[in-house]
Amino acid sequence: MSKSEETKKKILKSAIELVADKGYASTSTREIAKNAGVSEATIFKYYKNKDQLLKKIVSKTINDFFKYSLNKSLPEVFEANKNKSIDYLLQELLTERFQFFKENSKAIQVIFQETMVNKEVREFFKNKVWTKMDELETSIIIKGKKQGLIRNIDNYFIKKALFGMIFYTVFFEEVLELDNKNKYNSEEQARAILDIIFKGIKNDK
Amino acid sequence: MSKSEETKKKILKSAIELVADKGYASTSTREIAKNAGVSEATIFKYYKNKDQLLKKIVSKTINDFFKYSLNKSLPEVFEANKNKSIDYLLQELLTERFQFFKENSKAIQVIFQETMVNKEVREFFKNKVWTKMDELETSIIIKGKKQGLIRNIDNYFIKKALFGMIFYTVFFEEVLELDNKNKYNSEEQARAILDIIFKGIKNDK
Amino acid sequence: MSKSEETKKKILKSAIELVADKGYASTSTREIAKNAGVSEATIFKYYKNKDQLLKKIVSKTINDFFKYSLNKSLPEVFEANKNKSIDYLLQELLTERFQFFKENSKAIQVIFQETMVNKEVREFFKNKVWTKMDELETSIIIKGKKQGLIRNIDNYFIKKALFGMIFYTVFFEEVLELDNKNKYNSEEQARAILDIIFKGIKNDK
Amino acid sequence: MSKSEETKKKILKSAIELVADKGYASTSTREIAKNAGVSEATIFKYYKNKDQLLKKIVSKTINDFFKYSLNKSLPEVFEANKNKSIDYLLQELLTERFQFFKENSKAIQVIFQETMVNKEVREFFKNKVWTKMDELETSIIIKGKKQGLIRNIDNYFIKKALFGMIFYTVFFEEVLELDNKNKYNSEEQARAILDIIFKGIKNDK
DNA sequence: CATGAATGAGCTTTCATTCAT
DNA sequence: AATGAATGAAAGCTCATTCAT
Repeated sequence: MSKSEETKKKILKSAIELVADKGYASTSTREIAKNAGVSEATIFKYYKNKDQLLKKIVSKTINDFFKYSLNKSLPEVFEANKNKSIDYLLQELLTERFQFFKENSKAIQVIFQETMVNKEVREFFKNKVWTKMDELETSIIIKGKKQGLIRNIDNYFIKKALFGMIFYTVFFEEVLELDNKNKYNSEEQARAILDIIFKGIKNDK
Repeated sequence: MSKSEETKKKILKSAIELVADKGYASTSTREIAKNAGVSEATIFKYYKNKDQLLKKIVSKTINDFFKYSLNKSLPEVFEANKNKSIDYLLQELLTERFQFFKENSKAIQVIFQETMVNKEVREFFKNKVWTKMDELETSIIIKGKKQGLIRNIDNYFIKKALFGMIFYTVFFEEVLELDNKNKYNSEEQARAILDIIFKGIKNDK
Repeated sequence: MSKSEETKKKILKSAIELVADKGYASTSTREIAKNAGVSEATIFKYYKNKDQLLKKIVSKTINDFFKYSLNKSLPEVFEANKNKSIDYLLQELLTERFQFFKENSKAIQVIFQETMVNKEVREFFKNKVWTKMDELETSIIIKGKKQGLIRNIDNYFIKKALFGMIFYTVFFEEVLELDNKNKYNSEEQARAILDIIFKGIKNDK
Repeated sequence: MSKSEETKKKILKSAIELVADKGYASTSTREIAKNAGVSEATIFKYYKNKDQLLKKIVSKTINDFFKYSLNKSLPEVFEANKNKSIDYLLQELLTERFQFFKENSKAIQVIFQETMVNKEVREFFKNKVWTKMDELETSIIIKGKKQGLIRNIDNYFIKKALFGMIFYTVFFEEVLELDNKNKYNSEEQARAILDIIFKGIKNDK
């Protein structure tokens, strides 16, 4: 890695750390610079302005997330898992996500924060992330219904159950460090959650 | 209401609106004053400093929440609902909460935001709110288990299912205005959620 | 005069002094503030930004100039001086201008400077000031030609002779303080200049 | 020309262009470098600091001017033009100057600007340029008076008439691009101006 | 009771400049 | 011969806060 790239990375890392902790607006470029071990001027050599630095955090994280998890088209996913059951598919999906969130917990925090207070980030999140996640989830649910595995509840609530547990985990455990952080690993978390939800939504007949 | 009190309220309301939209750190006292129709100096007549204004938003909302929902001691609650079933109890509880969140959505947003970036608020939230909510939930679950209604899953996951759905609703629907906002009223939401979760956690025998 | 207005004036005065001496771009708001005996923040209470402060200097000076000298419509001027000779008219005009330039020499310097380096000021000067001055001059010359007093030379050169001397005086004497500053008063200057030019352009027949 | 010299020239040219347009203080070394197609560091290889770059622009232009026009000592000039009339001499002189100004309009603009805002340049201009020009003009006028060609007016006004027209032309036509730029060539300009002034100052007897 | 006027401290950003390569 | 990388210093500007009225 070139010296340039290293410096750029140092800055980004420093920014993520501080912003995750104190919020974007309350983190000064001075602090970011100091924390990164570079001068303030250097930050602006690499990032046009403070906003671009934030955007980089957001977009990079989301890109990584896509690369990691969401980037395959739905037909591909289904094709690849043709003879796997729906719950296996969901299990894989959830585990993957938990894993990613754990590994990128600081950057995820930043995205959470800014989604709440920054219009641009909010729109980006809605249009780029949410839409795609929603689509994937929905299509799995529909599949499950077609196979007669899921009973007739508004998809809306099923998604709520799934997403809710994911986001609860992220927000309360990773962000606020409230709960039983690390009591279970990603795979166990996914399994336990699905155990409840599947029972809750499955067709009894 | 005295003129003083009115002014004070105007300021608080103005602050909640703006802070919910743009975040505490990005909202200037100048804007708050303008939006409230008072001078900047007036704000500082009523609130020692900007931080106190934030604290007031947080503490007032949480107090309201307690008054509204969490303020009875657990034995009282159980005594009062002695001959009601557990799911009725939870249904009531959830409905109440959804209702409160809907009515105080802006202030709740502020609490969410600041819980993420402000150490003091975070501690306050952990110690005052979370603990109490957790306690209540836990004791209900324990009760349910004793009555043989709930199967043997780590309480942790059951709470996750419950809180997750609440959280999801607040964050995604009220804060981000993403989803089917207002498709269902608070009571319907509560019922549908519990329908899934209860099936998911109930003892089958 | 209210305290506000006094402060505002102090700032403007301080700015004119410093900018005339060192140029707009090289004069910091810090210096202007210090020189005015106020804090930097106060400057920005009264002027949205540094540019607005410059604009105020320019527009105020030009407005004063118009009030002082150019604001009457041409027919008015001619009507009021119906039975005065052309050279008397020009003599009045020039004297007036010299006088104004002497009294506002610092602000005029600022306008000169910025006309050279600032697109906006340049356009403003072209459209608002130059056009009007040119119009007046031209119409006087035309009048003189009609009366058979001025020989047949391209107006362009006559204006050049007139403007040139004015300009020279301002630039070299007031701005650069080069020459015989104050050797002659405004009226004497005007008379001597016209003495030369009139001889130079008059019809000999 | 060596590569070094070429680079140095590129930088100077780039600086003149930009500074003429926006002023010295508002032109950054970054822009100059970019416009010249070199790195910022390279500028400082060739010019100790930004100020030296400005000084080079000023001194080079003035040197060129001297080489072009003012460098012969007065006796030389007169000796060389012994049997030419005064007005022929002035005509030559003016034409020469207009020509030079047209050809070096950008650099001349820089000198104008900086003469107004930069003490050092101002002194340089006063002592090196102005004095010499003034001397030449004065001696020609004196000669004219001795020959009985020029009537008894304070030299000061005669010079004002001459210089005024020159500077008007430079400032308003070259710098501000206001007027009939290029309607007349240098020689025609000189002739027309002298036509007026000579009539204006000549001895009538 | 409310505010107009003022400000010190701090922010983001740009600048001219240095230096190792 | 030229530059990529870095920076201290200073710029314009905003902020929360004070205080006399």
